[in-house]
Amino acid sequence: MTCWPSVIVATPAHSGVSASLSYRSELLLAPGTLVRVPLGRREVLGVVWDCPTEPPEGLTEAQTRDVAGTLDGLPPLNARWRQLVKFAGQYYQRSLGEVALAALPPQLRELDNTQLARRLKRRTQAAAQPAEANAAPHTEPELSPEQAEALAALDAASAPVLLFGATGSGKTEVYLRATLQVLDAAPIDGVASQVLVMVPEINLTPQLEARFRERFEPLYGAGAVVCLHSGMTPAQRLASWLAAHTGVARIVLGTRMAIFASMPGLRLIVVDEEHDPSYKSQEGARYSARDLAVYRAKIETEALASTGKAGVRCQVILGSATPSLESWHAADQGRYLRLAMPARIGGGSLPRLRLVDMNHQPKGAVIAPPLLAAMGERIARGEQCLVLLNRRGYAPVLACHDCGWKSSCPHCSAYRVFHKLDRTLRCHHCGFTERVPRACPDCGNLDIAPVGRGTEQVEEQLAALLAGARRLDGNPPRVARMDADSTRLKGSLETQLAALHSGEVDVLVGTQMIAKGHDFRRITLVAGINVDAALFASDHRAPERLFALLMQAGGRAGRDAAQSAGSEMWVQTWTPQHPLFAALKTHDFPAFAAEQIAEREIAGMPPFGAQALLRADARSQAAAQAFLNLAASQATGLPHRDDITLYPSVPLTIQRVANVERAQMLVESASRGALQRFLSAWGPVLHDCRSAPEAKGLVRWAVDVDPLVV
DNA sequence: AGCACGCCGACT
DNA sequence: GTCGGCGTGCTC
Repeated sequence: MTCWPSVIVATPAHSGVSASLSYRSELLLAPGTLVRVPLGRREVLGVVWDCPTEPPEGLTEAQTRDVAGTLDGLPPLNARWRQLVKFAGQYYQRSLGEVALAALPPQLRELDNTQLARRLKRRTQAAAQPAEANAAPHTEPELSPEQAEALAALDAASAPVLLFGATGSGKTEVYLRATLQVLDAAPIDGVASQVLVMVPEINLTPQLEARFRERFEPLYGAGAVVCLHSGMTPAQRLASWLAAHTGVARIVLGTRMAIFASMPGLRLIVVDEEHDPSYKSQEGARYSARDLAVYRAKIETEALASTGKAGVRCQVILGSATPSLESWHAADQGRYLRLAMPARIGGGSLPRLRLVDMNHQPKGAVIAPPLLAAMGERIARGEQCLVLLNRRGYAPVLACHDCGWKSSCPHCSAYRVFHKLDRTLRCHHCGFTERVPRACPDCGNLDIAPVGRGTEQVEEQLAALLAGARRLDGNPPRVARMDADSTRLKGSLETQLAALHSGEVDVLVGTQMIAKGHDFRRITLVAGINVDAALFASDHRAPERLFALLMQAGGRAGRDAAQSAGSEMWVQTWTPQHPLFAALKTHDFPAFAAEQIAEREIAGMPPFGAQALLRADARSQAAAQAFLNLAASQATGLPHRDDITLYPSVPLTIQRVANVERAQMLVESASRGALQRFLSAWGPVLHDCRSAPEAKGLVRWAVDVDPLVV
C-alpha cells in the first residue's frame, strides 16, 4: 500500500524548507521511524513524523521522491520523545528537524543496515549477560534522618521536587535510593523502567558514574549504566544511545545533551546542581536541559497515567545547595515541592565565613597577611587549602609603562592573557596565541610588565609567601594549580586529583572548576581571592552566581565531619558590606533568594517576566545593529506586538570575537505566551531581513529564549 | 545546513 | 586561457 510519509530532516528553521517533507513509500511507516531520504543530491537521515495514506496537497507526483530506506531493527522513536522534540523546537524557535537530528548520535547517519544490525546484536548480547554473580554485594549506607524523610516525601510527591540540600548533606545517596526504587518497579507493558541522571559538566561524570556503577551493576548487569556526553567518541555515543533506546541501559548518566536521549521506560529524571548555567545550551537550539527535564517528566507522567495504571509516573528531582531563583520561586508558589536537607552527613558543620576587608590590608597584597597566617597553620597541621581565583594564566594583561601599549587581541575586543609558563599571549576568546614580545611592539621599550593576577601567578606567589611554613613532615608546603590549562591533557585532571587526595599537595590554586563536586577530604580552608569583579558586573545574575560559587567552594571544606568544626571559608573583598556576604555568613540561602527574587519582581525580570534575545553576528557592528533595527521595525503589526518591549540594539560586552562583530536586542514581555507567539511570527520576518541591503555583512542571527546573560 | 550554479580576479 | 572566490537559490 502506498503512503506519503512526512519526514523531518536536519534543516534550520525558516530556511525555506517547510517543517516536514513529503516522500513516498510502499510500506506503511510508523511515526518515529528512522529513515534515509533523498534531499537534493544527497541522502540524509530523517524521522517519520506522520504517515498519511493520501498524497500531499500542492505537490505533484514528480516532486515526491521515494524513501530510500529505513534503519532496520530500530524501534521507532516514541510519541513522548517526539513531543519533547516538538516542544523544544517551538519553544526555542528552531525547526523540529534541527532539534531531532541534533539529538541523535551523529554516527547513526553513517551506518548501513548491516553495520547497524551488528551493533544491535552486540547490545542485546550484553543485555543477556547475567548480573555478575561474584561481584561483592554493595552495602547500602545508613540513611540520615533527613535523607529518610526526603525519600519518604519523594515517594509521595506528585510535583517536581526541588531537593535543597547543603553541600555534603548526601544528595547523591538520595538519588541512588530513588533510582533503586524506580528500577525495582515492575515493567509496564513489558518496558523496563529507566532513570536519567544529569550533571552540568563532563568533569563531574566519572565520579558519579563510579557510584552508580558500584551500586547498580551487581544488580542489573554490566550494561545497565551508560554515559552520554560530548567528550565521548562517536562510537561510544552510538553505543550508549542504542542501549538507552532499546531499553538495555537502565540508567543514563550525562550532560545537558542527555535530556534528548530516547528512553522508552523513563520513570525518573535527576538534575544535579540544577542551578548550574551549563544546563543552558549556548549554540544551536539554545535549550535549558533543566527546564526540558521538567517538561519531559510531565509528558511521560501524562502518558503513563493514560495507561490506567494507578500511581505510576515519571518523577523529576532538581537538586542543589543553591537552587536557581526560577526553581526556588516555583517552590515558593507550590508548583514544585521543596525538600530541605540542611545538615551535613555525620553532623559536620559548614565552614565559618571569614571576610577580609581589603581596604585595611597592606597595599598591593595578593593574599592578606591574616589569610596567609591561617593557611600556614593549616598546613602545619597536615590540612589542605583551596584558593579560588577566576582567572587563568599569569596576568590578564601585559602593558607597557612608557607608551601605554596593552596586549590586545587583534581579532577580538579583549586583552590577551599572559601565560608565563610557555611565555605566550593567549586570547581566551578566539584562541589567538603569540610568543610574548621581548619589547613593546609600539615603542620598543623593554619594560613591559604584567598587570593583575591569574592562577599561574598566584600559584607562584603563594609558593614564595608560604616558603617559611612547614608541613607535618618538616618540608616546605607544596602548591599546585588546577585550571583549564593544567587539565587540558587527557587524564591530567585525574592525576592532579590523585595528588591532592594522597596529600602530596598542600595548597591548590584554581579556577571555579575546583569548586565543583570533587570530594576533598582533608581540605579545611577555602579562600576566594578576588571576588569583587563578579559583584560589579552589569549582569544581574552575577550575585547569585557568586553566592552559588562561594557556597559550592565552601562545601569543599571540612567534608570530614571530624575536621568540619574548624573549617573556614575566607573571602577577600573591597566591599564587605555587600548584603551577599551577610547571607553567606549564616549560610542563609533562603534569605538571599528571597531578597534576589524581590529585586527581580520589582524589575520585572524572570520569573516575573519573559525574555528573549535576538542576536546578530556580522562583519561590522553597524551591519549587526542594522539587522536588529530592521527586524524591530518589521515587527510592526505582528501578533502580540503591543505586549512586547523591544529594547535598543546594543553591542555585546565583548563586542568582537575572532573578527566577528556581535550585537543583540532584548525582547521582553510580561507574558510568556505572548512572547512565544510573537517570536513564532517574527521568525520568517527575520529570515527575510537577512537579505535586506541594510544587513549586508550579516554572518548569522539567532534567537535565545530565556537567556542567562542579558 | 549542504550543495549546486554563476559570474569576476591572479595564476599553473 | 583556467582555478577559485563566495553571492544567491533550492532541496519533498
